[in-house]
Amino acid sequence: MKRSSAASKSLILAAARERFAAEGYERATIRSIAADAGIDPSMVMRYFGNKERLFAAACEVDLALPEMRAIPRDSVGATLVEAFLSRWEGNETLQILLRTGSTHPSVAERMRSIFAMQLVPIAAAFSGDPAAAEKRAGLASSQILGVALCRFVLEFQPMMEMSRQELVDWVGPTIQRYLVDGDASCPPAGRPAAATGGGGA
Amino acid sequence: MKRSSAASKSLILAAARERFAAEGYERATIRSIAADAGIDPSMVMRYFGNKERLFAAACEVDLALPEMRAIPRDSVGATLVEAFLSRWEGNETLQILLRTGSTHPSVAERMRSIFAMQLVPIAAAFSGDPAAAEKRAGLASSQILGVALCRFVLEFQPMMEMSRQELVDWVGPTIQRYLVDGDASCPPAGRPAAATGGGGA
DNA sequence: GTCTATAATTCGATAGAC
DNA sequence: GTCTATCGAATTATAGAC
Repeated sequence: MKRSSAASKSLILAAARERFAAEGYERATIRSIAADAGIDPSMVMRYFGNKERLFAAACEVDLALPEMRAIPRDSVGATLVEAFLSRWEGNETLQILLRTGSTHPSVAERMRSIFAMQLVPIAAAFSGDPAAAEKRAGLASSQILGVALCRFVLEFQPMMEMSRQELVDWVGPTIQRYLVDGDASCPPAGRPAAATGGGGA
Repeated sequence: MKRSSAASKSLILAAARERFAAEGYERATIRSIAADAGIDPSMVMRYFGNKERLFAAACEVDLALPEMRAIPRDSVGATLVEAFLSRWEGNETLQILLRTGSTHPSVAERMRSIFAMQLVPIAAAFSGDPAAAEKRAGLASSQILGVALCRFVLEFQPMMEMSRQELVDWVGPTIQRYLVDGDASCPPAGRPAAATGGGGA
């Protein structure tokens, strides 16, 4: 059968995204991707040159979040969690990044830049201290990526079963504290957390 | 040169742990591991049978946390963060799990059971509702694993530069809220906490 | 544009000499 | 116990016919 060049490329890309998201870089073979797409493996090479470039093309998706400047200060956390969760579902790209970032240094680099670009400005705008914006963004990233890892990759049952709203309710406040409120604004802040070992009874 | 059987096995295991932790399962080849250990690749097969069994042996480490029954209720979060962080440093096993869990289903399973076994009882003991213990443990796992991912695997600069104490101060309260306090004890979900801004909404 | 055939590597695994 | 040599399978990648 004959297809247009563009149609074949699109089929290959879709299959590649699925395989990379499900199996990571090494286990997703060009042969299996081609088979999924119903196309000869050599076509994959023809269109994308080599596996690395196919992978790059499969990752190349706009991951920008909706404009965040206008959110009320108090709902930054909940809004962000909601935004990220809706991004994750129905978009395999972030799953690819998460599953391959552990072994592919360039993917890790891309992940760093994505989260820095999206969260540092928010932390700088809402929190008092712009000096700690990167630190705050890093902490927020850790919680968001951790949720994604447990829910979509490692498949922790409780994390999979929670509704989106439930997740927003639980981790929204965490992100809120990391990005806008002080680190001493939440629970046990009166007491220096340093007292792990010796603290009062 | 001749070594004792035990010495060779030990050398191989150390090299395997390093490679698996740094490159994941597929990229860490038996050949490279053997080269690191200064031993012939065939010896690896002789001692461990196949790559999968070598991998299993490299992961087989006791990851139990120190006894947690006696911690004061208010320092559960800080104590746990401190305990996990000190576990991560100087112990490649958890890095291996994190880097291979994304592509190795059996590793993901082991990770699930480790975190469930260690955190569910704590959540059940300290939080009011034992029904939500698994959920709470899942949330705590997500934050702890997220920190580990960003700090040790993806190498987010801000997360690498933070001291252990700083991390305890920041994420301790998060774990505390997930595991022992109610979900509405921090800034309540959905509604402003009374602190920061102009009311309502 | 599509496919067949095959080159070129790489890796896990085995057999056997020393 | 250790190493050499090598097999067999899988994979990326290329060349060329239709």
